[in-house]
Amino acid sequence: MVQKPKLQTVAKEAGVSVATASQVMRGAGRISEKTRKKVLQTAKRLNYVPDGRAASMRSGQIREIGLAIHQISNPFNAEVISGASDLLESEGYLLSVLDARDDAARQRQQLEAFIRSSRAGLLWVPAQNTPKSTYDLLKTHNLPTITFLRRAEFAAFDHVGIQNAQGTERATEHLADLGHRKIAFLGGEAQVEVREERIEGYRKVLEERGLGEPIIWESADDKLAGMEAMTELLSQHPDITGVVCNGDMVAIGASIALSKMGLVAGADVSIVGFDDIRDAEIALPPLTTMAISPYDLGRKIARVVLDRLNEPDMPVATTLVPAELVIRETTAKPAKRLVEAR
Amino acid sequence: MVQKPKLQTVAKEAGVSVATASQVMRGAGRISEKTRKKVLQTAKRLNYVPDGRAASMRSGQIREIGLAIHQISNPFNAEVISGASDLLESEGYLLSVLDARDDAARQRQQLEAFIRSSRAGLLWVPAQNTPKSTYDLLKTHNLPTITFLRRAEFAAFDHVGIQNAQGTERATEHLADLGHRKIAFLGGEAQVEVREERIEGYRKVLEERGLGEPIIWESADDKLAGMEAMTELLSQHPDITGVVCNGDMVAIGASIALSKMGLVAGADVSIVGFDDIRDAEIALPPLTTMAISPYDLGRKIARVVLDRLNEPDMPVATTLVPAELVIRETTAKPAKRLVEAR
DNA sequence: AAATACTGGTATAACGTTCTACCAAAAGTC
DNA sequence: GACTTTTGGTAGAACGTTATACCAGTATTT
Repeated sequence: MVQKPKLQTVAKEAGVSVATASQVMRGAGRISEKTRKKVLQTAKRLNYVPDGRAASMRSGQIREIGLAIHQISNPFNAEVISGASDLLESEGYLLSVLDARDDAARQRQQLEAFIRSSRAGLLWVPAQNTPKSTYDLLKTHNLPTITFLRRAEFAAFDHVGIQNAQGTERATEHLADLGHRKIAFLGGEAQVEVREERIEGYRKVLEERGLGEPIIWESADDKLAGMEAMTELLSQHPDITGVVCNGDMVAIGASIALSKMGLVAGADVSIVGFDDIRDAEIALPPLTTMAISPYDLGRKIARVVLDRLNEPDMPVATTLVPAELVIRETTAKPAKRLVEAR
Repeated sequence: MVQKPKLQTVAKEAGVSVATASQVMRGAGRISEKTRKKVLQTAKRLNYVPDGRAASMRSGQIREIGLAIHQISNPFNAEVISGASDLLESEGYLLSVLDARDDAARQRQQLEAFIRSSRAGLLWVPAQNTPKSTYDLLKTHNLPTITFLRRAEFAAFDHVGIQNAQGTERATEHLADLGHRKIAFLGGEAQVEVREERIEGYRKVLEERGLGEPIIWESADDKLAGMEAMTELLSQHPDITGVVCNGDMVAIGASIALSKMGLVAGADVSIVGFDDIRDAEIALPPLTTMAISPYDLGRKIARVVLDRLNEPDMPVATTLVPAELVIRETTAKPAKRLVEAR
């Protein structure tokens, strides 16, 4: 097995200087067509790939962007990654992804590793309870950072988010319009900003339409937790007919919980999700939800970080992408028997 | 905003030479406790993080491993990533992940980018139709590579796989033991090796027990495709009572397809999945499947790559992890009405 | 007291690129 | 034919670390 080829090898083999070879590889400088061909050919023949470390150290140009997110197995997040990675690759950047598990200590470790490995920029969903020192770290190292989904607590970064409050407002209105009078909010964990925003929209409609006190239930962001939470919620508040969920995973969990109790989402209790993950459409019954396109969100954050790299001195900005109501089969007019029972 | 601190800054600030500062940071050499403290403190104060590019160029030590997989949004794959990343981080490595989308051209681009960015090793699920040149690329650059799930076609790499044939053999036996006589195999795309292996186990049992000709149906590896394929399969072969699936996603899709047709998985047609993804347990009805722990698989591949880094000259090896039958509710004795109908 | 060993530290050359400055030869200009 | 300009190329420093070799003191041994 041969040694990994370096520019020197290529240059020697092609009978030119290292400087010339470098210029050919980068398409810079003035080089005759003849030597250009010669260098390019030998490079190809030797399977030469430049060492990005050396290149970026000298040039200051880094072609790699990091993305740190709390959970890549969440299908929504996975789609975001797809979108970001597509756009970045088309611009010649590599996107490398980290799974931070929503653990502040782990996240700190990983971000330090990112800094060590020199990424050009960072796409970041801050973990819950991220301490100020972590933000300072990023600031000190001038790492161009875009937060998304969750906003940075202590520092000013560019941000791409979702119109959360408007989303749940629309979702709650939808239930109210159908005639629901007892509507709960289910899912998410306390203190998380996204959830606060979503609750805000829900609360607003309850107040505007005089639908009584909010009923708010916590749950982790997965189906199993959603099932359990829904079961508890219904046992405590059996008169609920509509549920606005913090996310689709929870909503689908809630829908499964209903099935297990012999009820049907839509017919017996109406459920609205949020996100429109892939499973939403093929769930049984198909889930009514607030759709956001995670793929587009991914492209958006990629766009924003590239802009930031081009214009380091622009003031930081926030972009919010909308969520749209998609009506499927988990929402309908309140069931008569429940209404009459009251 | 200050400039990104380098070792020189730390050294000057602490009143020592760069060499000394470097030794302190690495815990190498002989340094008095006094200066050690001093350097460490100033490093912390300045938020100093070493530049891994420079360090790795000089030392040859890289603390970053790459993982390239065809689809990170697949929950099974996501769990694999979790496992690998946990183990690697505990050993001081960073795992950066790439989503190759099972596209050979894209994969080539990404692997070149990995080489450019200098990873210490590569955990890799080769895309379908990966050309020989891509394998050559990896060989030329001496990138220690572990394939998993799918085996390399043209080159000898360490490999971690699953006992696929034994798995489907067990699954098919389970159905046969329950009394099923017309069993189909559903899912996966032609030519994929994993699928071939799984079909092998299925075939074996059919032959051994004289259950007639195999019925094999293709499908992409997601729920939606699984639904469609199952619908077709049943319309062509209405007398099937048992289905062995290439994966859980397809199996769940198949189960949903049955529901849409007014049938129930288990009661009407028995279905066995493969993988035991998270959704398998909470599917309706809960899915009988061949369980493999993707998290453990992830730890395994991480272990193997670390071993390879420590012992570059060991002969390449293959490790196969077992799959175990988990009986839930999608398998039962064949429904009488179907049996009688025949 | 001379020889030896140890302690704590430093100077400097790498690593593989890119970039700036420079140069020799050919071509164009008057 | 003396000058400028253009063309095609090269030398060598720089990027931020680490590793090697070395050195000046001090402590220990004989």
